[in-house]
Amino acid sequence: MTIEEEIKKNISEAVLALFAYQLSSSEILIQPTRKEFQGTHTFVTFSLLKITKKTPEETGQLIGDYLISKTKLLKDYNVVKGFLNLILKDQVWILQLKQLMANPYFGQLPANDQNVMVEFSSPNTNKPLHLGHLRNNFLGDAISRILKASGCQVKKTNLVNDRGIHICKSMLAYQRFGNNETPVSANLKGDHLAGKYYVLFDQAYKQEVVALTSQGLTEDEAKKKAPMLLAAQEMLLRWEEKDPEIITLWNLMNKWVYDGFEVTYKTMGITFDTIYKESDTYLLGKDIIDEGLLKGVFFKKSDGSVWIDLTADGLDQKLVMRADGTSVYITQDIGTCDFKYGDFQMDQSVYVVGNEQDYHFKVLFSIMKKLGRPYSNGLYHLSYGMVDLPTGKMKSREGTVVDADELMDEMFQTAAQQTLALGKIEGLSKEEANNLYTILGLGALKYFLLKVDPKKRMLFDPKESIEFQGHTGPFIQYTHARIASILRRAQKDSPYMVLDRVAVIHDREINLIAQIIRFEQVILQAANEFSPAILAQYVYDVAKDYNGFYQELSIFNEPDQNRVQFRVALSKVTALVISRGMFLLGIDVPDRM
RNA sequence: GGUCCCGUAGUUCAACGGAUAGAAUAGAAGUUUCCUAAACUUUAGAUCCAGGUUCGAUUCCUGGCGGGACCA
Repeated sequence: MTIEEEIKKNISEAVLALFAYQLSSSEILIQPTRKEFQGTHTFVTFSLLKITKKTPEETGQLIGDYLISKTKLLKDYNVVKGFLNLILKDQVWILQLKQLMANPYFGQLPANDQNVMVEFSSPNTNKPLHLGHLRNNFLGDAISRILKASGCQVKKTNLVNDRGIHICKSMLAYQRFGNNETPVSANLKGDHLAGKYYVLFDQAYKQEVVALTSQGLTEDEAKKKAPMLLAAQEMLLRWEEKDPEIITLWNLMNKWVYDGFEVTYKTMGITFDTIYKESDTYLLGKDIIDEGLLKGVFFKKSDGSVWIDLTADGLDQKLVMRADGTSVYITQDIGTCDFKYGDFQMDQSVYVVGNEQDYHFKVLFSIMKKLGRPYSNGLYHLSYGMVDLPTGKMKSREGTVVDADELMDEMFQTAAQQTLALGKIEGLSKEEANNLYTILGLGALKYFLLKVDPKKRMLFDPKESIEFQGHTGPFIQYTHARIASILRRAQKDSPYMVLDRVAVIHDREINLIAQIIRFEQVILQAANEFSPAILAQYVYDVAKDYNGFYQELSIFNEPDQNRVQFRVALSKVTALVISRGMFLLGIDVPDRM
């Protein structure tokens, strides 16, 4: 039982004894005490007043008195307005720390027999990854780790969008302007090479549109009739007919792109359990259209097109198959749902996709429910906001994107500069130093993107580089390095820890213990709300509390050896919470920096 | 036109319907013969507007204003 549960139990007992009313624990509101007041836990009495028929102050005092005289947890209490602030006995905290020291699995909750599939990244193979993809990848990776820690069985998947008109655009431009260039001859990563031709396509296309409009066509007509576009569309048809020339080119360019992506994923530190390709799944779903018609979930219009009517759910009528029998986007998504379920009988399926597709997923999930799929209640769209630049939205065709490879590279360089400026690489080999820059640069970047509530859009200003001070990844990493240094010294001095001979502890220590024992609760909350940001904020709070403790209380200058032991133990558990917490965000922590 | 999301210090972000709205940065002032100053301490500074529900609203509801996205 956690401290909080014990407190609730005691309060419920007090209310029963004092007011003859049975409170369930969910009715008891406990919140962390604000730091300007004494205590660690605060019971909010307002909701009880109808039962107690007393003022908030009296209610708080009665319960406080009861807890002191009849239960074992409390040392003291104070009441401010309707808030009952609880001050627990020092021994309670010491016992908590002992229990944490004895638990090697702290931060990994017991298995809960839930299978969860997390689909994220899902890049297009016509251009390299950019900052928006980084948010997607870091979110997907972090939520996978968090779900795993919460006890789920997790499968990470990546559905690569390797076919379609956009790839044909790159291919066509390469055919026209490529001169058999290769990543080797161009000295360019394959994904960047494909991206280069995507941009070239767009430039040529725009010139054609201008030329056509000057010949008297409207802009809309010109956009539809530009020869480049028509050629790309024709190429897509030839691809669908498996024309060998087109398939060969497609294989060649996709190979380049996959090789490029592999490098980027490796730099990011991200892996997948299964990679699906849209070229294998884009025809799925048509048979389910028939099933839906039979079940009366879909209906056919007079022109032969198939629709679903979702107006009763506050949505619209939605096309699920065209009159000519060809698929729309949602057709293949319906099919892919079943396809994935065949692979991994998931109870939950999380799609990490930007919020511009909110409506699409509402429709998709609603359809799967109406089709009666067993997994349909576990479908979840982890929707996240765009990463905006000060100038507005990023647009790859207009070259206003922040490239993922370049940005990560800049982060490593900044990390190196800062570290060197602080003179912190004494005694490190070149390899160790480079490794450190990678850890710090990635830590800063990942933390920057993960600390913000996923569903909110966020701003990135390329002119102001991502910070290494304050509420940042490196701040937390630094705290870990400090503790590691303490532990190295403690190891030399006295490797055995005895906690029992400490009777009184400091407020800083109590705050820190109260903070670190929340870890598993926070993991659960982050998992339930699909929000790595909750965990990111928490790990920061832990680091901040540790730094306060570290500043105010000396560890090795403390004359009482029992207290030294106690503080070393507290440091050790804090380091564990920080490193595991950061691990769940996909961020490494160094032992020195 | 219809639907959805968002509006908090100069700036970037927090806040299960609860206390005097927290951090971080940028600003001002301090801390190093002492375990790593990428740290710590002090200081000043904000809920878009108008109603409503509530003992209590940044949070929930209605209507504006502003920003973004989606659907043909």
